[in-house]
Amino acid sequence: MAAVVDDRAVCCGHHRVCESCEVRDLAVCRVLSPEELRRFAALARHVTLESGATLFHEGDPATHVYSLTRGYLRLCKLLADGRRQITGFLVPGDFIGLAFADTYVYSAEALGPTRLCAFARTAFQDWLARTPHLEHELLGRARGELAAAQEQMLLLGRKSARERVASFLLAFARRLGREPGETVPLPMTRTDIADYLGLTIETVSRTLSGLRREGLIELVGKNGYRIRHAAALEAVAAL
Amino acid sequence: MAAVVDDRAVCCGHHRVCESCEVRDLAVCRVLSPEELRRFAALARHVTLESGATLFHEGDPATHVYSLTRGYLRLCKLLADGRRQITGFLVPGDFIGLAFADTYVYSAEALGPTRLCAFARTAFQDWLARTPHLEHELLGRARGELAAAQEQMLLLGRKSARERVASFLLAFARRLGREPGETVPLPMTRTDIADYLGLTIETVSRTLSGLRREGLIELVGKNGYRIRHAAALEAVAAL
DNA sequence: ATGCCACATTGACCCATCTCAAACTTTGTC
DNA sequence: GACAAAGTTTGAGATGGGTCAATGTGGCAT
Repeated sequence: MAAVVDDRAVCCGHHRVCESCEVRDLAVCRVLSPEELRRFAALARHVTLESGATLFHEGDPATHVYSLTRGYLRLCKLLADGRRQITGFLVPGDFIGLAFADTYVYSAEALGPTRLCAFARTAFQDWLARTPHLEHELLGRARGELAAAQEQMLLLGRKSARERVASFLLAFARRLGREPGETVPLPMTRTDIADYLGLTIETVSRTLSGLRREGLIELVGKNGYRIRHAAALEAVAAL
Repeated sequence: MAAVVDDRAVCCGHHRVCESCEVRDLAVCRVLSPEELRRFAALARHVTLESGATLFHEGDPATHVYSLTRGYLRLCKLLADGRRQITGFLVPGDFIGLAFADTYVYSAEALGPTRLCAFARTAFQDWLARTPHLEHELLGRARGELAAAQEQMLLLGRKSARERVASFLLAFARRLGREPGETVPLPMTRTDIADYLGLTIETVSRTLSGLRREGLIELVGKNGYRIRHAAALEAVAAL
């Protein structure tokens, strides 16, 4: 369950090279020049997480920020009695560190085998101070995350279970860049979906079954789905 | 109900001077040097809103960003059938424009007589590109808003009505810098509180009455309250 | 192949909150 | 200072989604 800190990420090194990175055009580093990228990579450590492993815990001192290169993460907040709210799922290319300053405001857990680049927070902030276009990129991402957070508040505060599930299926497919009709992977469990949508696992299951029975979606195993009728699903989602 | 665009904000002018601004140490402009402030102020227009007036509508092209200098705003998102979610209340010193790019992602409405400084979004972004420490300030604010949004997701997704109301009373008092025991103004209606907490007006009213009956809070008219027993209220809030 | 285990589905019942309704209070207006 | 309008409180009954419980199922280790 532990995080494995890998070797240093070296550009032009023998092991892993930023130029051939899987998320080269998605991650924050996309705004760096080749020369900047080389120096930036010297700060990075590769981290590997096995399925279910915790990257960091809510409340712990925030020592690092991360860039997700492969796999999926869930961000969780807990109440004292164990109730859990998942505030977001991260996909490759996402940056982890926009929302917290001194301490992590959520826990981050791997939904499957996962790889990240880790940066010491202090070193990263020094870099930020000297690299305005990187800061600009982060502000743009923060903008997007804030807008998404507002949308999620609308969902959690005012939508019915059916609307929540439909909204989630549409948003997650779009997030992964899947066209309507393509199969969308569902790397999280029903429990994760429930804790993200403010529902119970039973309600999520019943609602998915209902949407399937009506022919709006198709369930591909337990870990995938296909949107059969996007327009109808959007109508259900009350967008 | 319309917004009144006032005269140009001139530093060293006859009308309103940034140096004597009520939110001099709270607003984003606090990071500007006196010389920068003078040039920055030349971009600003003062805007006055009467109670209930709409500053801008969700979905409209985002032409301006704002700094709130006096009064309170609510940020609203609407569903097609009229259901409303308030995603936040703004207090003096807050910046409006972190979450949106080309179009406003929520409507902004005045809770009472309100004053703002308005900046054309394009001009503001030009300034941002040339003023890294201003961008840094905005990123810091975005960080705080993101953390607050995550907290609100936990509230909306997992807390009971009682926990939501208690959390709100504590958070709003802290937001205004009020010590426990001081009277906190409540510039929004019960309907606003309900739409912020994902509840109905009746449930908010009943819950407030309950907390008052138990001696945890005191209601000061309809537009104010006092926290009588902060520790107990925190226990109720399930923080 | 088999059995196990975690996860998912389905059903029956219950309750926190919503809905509907009526009375009350405050604020502003003439 | 009386009325109207808007907002708030309180009560009684309805319900969407939660809780509890039982059954189904796919993946993996042996």
